Amino acid sequence: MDLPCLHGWRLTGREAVALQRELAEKVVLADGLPRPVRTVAGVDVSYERNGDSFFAAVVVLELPDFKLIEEASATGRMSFPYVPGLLSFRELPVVLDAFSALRTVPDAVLVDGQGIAHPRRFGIACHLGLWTGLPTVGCAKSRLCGSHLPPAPHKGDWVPLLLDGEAVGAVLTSRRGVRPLYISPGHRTDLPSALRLVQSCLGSYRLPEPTRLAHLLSNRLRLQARN
DNA sequence: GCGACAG
DNA sequence: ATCTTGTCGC
Repeated sequence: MDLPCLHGWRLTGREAVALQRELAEKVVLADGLPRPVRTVAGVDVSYERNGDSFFAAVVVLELPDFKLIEEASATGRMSFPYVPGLLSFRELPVVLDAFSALRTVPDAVLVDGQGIAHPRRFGIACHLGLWTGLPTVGCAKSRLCGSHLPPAPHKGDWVPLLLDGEAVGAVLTSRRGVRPLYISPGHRTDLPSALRLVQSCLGSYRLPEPTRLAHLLSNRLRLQARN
């Protein structure tokens, strides 16, 4: 994919916040997913322990059998600290590099982090969606903001995630007895379609297959980069 | 002022 | 995110 480059971002936290407020207005929260969704990408980033380098991995799977279509990766250097609410400014540069190495254009992307379940409604899934133009869904392992009741402990059960009285996401039990996942639309998806997509990607693990495999790949890259 | 806080 | 062995439980 041809994508704009984000290296060269030299923003202060305050500038990043202002940029998020601007970009949040460009996010499209209407369902733009094809029916049926055939290919789903998953993306994840792995960090080097001491160092300043990290590894991004993207995998593209075919539904409904999770057949691996393509994988791509990239490595980069940290240029922005981890600040809750500003994750995309840290991870997006290397993530976009991985996407530019991809030949397949997936129908949708599952991102490891929040979508609009974010203080300024602009989590990393929104940012990635805006930059790639692809439908994206945020699929985080823990909560950034918002409140909710505990979902029932059975696979597929969920409760709304409320922020300022608005349902910005869903708290989903992805597998029996595990901590729930925080699902929210990123770009070109709405909550029902985002939730349906994640549910169609659930296998036998807590994480949906696309992000689970991307996590494995980025981890593998980091470990073999040591030797 | 005090907690909360994706990865 | 990452550092870490065994261990308790479905």
